[in-house]
Amino acid sequence: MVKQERALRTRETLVRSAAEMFHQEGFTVASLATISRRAGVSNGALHFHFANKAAVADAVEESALARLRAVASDGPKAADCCLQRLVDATYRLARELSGDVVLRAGFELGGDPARSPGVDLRGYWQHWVQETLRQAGERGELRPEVVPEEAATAVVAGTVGMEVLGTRQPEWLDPRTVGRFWRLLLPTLAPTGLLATLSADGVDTEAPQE
Amino acid sequence: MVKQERALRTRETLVRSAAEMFHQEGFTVASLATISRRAGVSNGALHFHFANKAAVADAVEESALARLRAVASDGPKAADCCLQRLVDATYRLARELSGDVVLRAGFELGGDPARSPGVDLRGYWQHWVQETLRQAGERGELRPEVVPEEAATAVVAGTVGMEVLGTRQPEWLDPRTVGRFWRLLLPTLAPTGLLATLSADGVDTEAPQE
Amino acid sequence: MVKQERALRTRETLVRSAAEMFHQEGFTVASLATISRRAGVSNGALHFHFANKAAVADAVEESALARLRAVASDGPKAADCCLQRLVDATYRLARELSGDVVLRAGFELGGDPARSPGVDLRGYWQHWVQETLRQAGERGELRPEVVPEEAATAVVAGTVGMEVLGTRQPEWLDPRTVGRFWRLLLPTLAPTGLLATLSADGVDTEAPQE
Amino acid sequence: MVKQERALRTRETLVRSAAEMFHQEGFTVASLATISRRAGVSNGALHFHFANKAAVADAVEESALARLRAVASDGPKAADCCLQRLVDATYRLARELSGDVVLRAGFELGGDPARSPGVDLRGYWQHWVQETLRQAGERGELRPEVVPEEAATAVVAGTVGMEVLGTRQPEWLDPRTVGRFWRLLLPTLAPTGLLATLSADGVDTEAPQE
DNA sequence: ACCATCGGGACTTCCCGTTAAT
DNA sequence: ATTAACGGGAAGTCCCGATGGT
Repeated sequence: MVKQERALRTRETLVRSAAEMFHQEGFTVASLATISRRAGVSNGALHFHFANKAAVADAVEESALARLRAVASDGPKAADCCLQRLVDATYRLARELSGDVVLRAGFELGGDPARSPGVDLRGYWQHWVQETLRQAGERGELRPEVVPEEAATAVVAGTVGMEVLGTRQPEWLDPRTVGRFWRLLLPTLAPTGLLATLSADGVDTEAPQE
Repeated sequence: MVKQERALRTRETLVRSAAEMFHQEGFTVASLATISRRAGVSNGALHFHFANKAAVADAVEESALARLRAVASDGPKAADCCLQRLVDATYRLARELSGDVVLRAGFELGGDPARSPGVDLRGYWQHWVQETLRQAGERGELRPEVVPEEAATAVVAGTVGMEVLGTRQPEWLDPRTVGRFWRLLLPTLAPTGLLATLSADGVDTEAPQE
Repeated sequence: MVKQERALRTRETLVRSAAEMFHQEGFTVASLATISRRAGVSNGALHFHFANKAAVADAVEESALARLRAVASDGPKAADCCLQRLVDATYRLARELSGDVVLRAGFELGGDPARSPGVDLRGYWQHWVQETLRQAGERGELRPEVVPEEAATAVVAGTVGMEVLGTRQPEWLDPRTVGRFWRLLLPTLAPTGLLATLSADGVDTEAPQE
Repeated sequence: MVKQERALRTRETLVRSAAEMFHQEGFTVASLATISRRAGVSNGALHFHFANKAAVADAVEESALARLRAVASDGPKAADCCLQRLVDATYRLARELSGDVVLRAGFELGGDPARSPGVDLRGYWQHWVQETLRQAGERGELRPEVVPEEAATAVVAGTVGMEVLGTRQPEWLDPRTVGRFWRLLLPTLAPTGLLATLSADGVDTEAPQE
């Protein structure tokens, strides 16, 4: 009832606070005491919502996955072209990584060896890029000599690189950085006819919704 | 400075052992006790060579930087073409990242928020790529519409992405992965004339020497 | 004082483990790491209960003193004769020294130059023997030419000697050893009339209770 | 030649210095640095004479054994009666334990669990007392009901007790303490006829010679 | 015979995660 | 639901023994 409302908000506050600390200090160094204090709740309250530290990180990762799903999913104004949707998604990803600590922390937690495998945002992203490019290939949106899986390799490597470098240097998540990347890659991917209709700068689409 | 013999070997053993643990468990979780035990020496021996844990990590990073310099530096059989040298260096980087734990750990340490800035291998790599591409541009090895700095962005993002993903999935550092990347990128970078003389699969060059 | 249950058990386990190690290796050589490991707890747990190594040894000595008090105190079936009570107490002392590591270690710690004076079990024993013999003298249980203080000297020397030699050679704490001692000493101490009523082999009394 | 003279004196100085430190701080705590410094020689010199710390302690024990032999051996003015010789030897033992740090340290080293068995002064003393009392028995110097081995038990226990207690409280090695002991024991040991000829206060004999 | 280098290992401090009692 | 008790474990300081050049 009403109490659940309150509890849910507390939980979200804790997740955000945890994400901030995980991002700033890393999973191991971040302390539950600091997380709960910054969330304005007590240590005991934290353990009411989460069994242990790992569960806190799991919650951050799950929350981040939901946001990544929103980034990957096409909004109502989605482009018809798969390739364009891929480009647009990378712009959204970069934007969200800049603005949303939870998504940031979710990606970082996935790479921390102190964490058990679990959710794996990068794997999800890789899978989605592969799928999207495969579909693009089926629909003839790729040059005939381009193998979709191989293209995915380059796209995933580039985007993950930007994500990682953007952790400490925000300019790597600037839309212009994304633009440079696509302007170099798109000509080799898209057939000459389609290329003219594509925008390497992205088509501004809906911000992802919860 | 008398007993350089054993001491130097001990130090190197410790650096390697530390690199292995930092890679497996991360800087914070890896314990000095485990590092020294696996190196076959005592806690006292470790602290004789390194003042504290940070100094151990510094030594790993410095050692990794030396190897990265060897990777970036052109061997005796270096190609004349800057672009080709860049391609070849990425192959060497991938190969060394696969085989050399110290280099691996050095890169990872740079991204750990628990560490103070320090050496920054990724920064060194980024700088070297930028410089090499700038030089390529001066020598007319880039298409006129390509801005060297912007090309560097994509190359660095892609290579760093492969490095990060390769941490847990070795296939990302496979030469074929590097090949896919360059086959997509080179056509947009190199002028048509030069393109025919370039090998996206790398020209086998000297392994880096200490 | 909330969680007395587990904490108290942990503390006792540590004291016993420490007593064993102190007995086996001596105060200085015994390491806190080994003590805590054998007690099945961590270094942190040990230092929660004891501030430092000296405090651990203090606890062993205090625990040993409590047992020595039980040895010296007369049980419900105590003999009326002071001299007989003294004899009986030495038998109990020998028996407890054989079976109880904590008492053993407590005595040994008192003689270790690495320890600050502190509890001093031997001093306590000496005092009790003196007091008991003085009382025996007052009650006419000693031959007139025997000075209680001087008799105490011999008794204390003999019992301490057995205690020390028994540390490595258990036969010195065998009841028969104690018997030999008293059979030589009692005739010179007790008046002829009382002597017939005394048992140099000890009157089996209650085992000491905590 | 002459150098050996010098070396021998250095060695003896080291043994004495070591005995002092072993007595004051115990074998483990005493440091070779302090021992050599107090002996006025360098750390290297110490290691020239003794391979390691254990060898230093061995030397102390051996030196102590030689002195104990002198204590036990009968001088030129030795009494004819075995029992009297035993009494006299305990007085000499007490005197030497008071005055000679090396003998003191030798006894203490034997009881230190950190030392490997080795020389064992107490065992030597026990053996000598047993042998002397056995001989006394053979020569009819003991009451018929006294079993020599059993008497030895009491004598050894008493003397070892005085030795141990005398470590920190010198009064235990005072001749009067020894006197109290024998005045209680001798009447039970010696036949009435012999008793009159014995002196419980000892017959002043030669001080032991090196 | 000397020092400095090298290495061994113990102690203790510190901070954290967890859980029980209130 | 909060606090404090409990326990886990790593870092770092310290000091020592041993040894190889000089």
